[in-house]
Amino acid sequence: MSEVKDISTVKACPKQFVLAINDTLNVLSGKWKLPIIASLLYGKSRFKDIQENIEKITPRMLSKELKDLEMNGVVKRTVYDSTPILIEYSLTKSGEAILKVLDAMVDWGIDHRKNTLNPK
Amino acid sequence: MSEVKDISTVKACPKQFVLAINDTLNVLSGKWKLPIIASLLYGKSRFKDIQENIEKITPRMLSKELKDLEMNGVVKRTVYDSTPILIEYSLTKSGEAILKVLDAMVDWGIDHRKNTLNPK
DNA sequence: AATAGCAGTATACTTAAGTATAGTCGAATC
DNA sequence: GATTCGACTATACTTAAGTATACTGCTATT
Repeated sequence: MSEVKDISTVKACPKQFVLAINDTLNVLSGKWKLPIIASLLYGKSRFKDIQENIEKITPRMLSKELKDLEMNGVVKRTVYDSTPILIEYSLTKSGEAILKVLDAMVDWGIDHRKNTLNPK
Repeated sequence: MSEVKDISTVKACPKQFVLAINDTLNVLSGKWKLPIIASLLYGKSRFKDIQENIEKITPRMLSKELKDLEMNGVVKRTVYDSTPILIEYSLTKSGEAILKVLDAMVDWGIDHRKNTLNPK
């Protein structure tokens, strides 16, 4: 029925774009990454805090995902060597910037529900 | 280090936003959904075409994912009952609109690589 | 009549993702 | 000195996602 409007935008899709999208999906997919990021959007916090914030996450999963996000440059782990030592997690600049992507997702998701319930 | 700039934006995060994001992630996650959507962004096409377009996808996976995307209102399956019958897949309006999300992902992914390689 | 193309389905299997439960180690509090 | 807290780790397990290989039913071509 309808053609794609701007086929040129689509064709201009070199490898780096695909890479970029995959990087983004990597940071967002899975059961716990989004809740963790969302929790950190409210500010830096400690392992225990995040764990309490996210119902049902096990420490194993939280630990694994935090490491993963850290390795991906989305989360920063800071050790304050007070006694007892204090460890805090926070989002990096990149981590915070992912809000833009989330906004686009919210927009699409809401529009999509509208379209799907009342399709023209 | 840095606080979240606009905490009010973050706090204004009701259930429907979370739902919307999840809907979006559902449509994009997994190994094959994005390649399939990308393939259909170039225009409607047939099972065989998509299969040839996407290296290594098995018909089982393609079939499963197409059904999934169809159920989610992202892909449309049209049967032309010529002889022999011809079946074509295309993106719905919503399916095409997901380009906006992909754009946001490309932007983030590219910025993120810059930030991660040269962090300030 | 035999072979090939299209649009898949069926069955069995492997790998990846996530869960459950318990334990560690060094302070710190009772 | 025994128990608790914070920040995890270890081991074993289950469930979900993806793969491999073969097959079906229909039409069309040789």
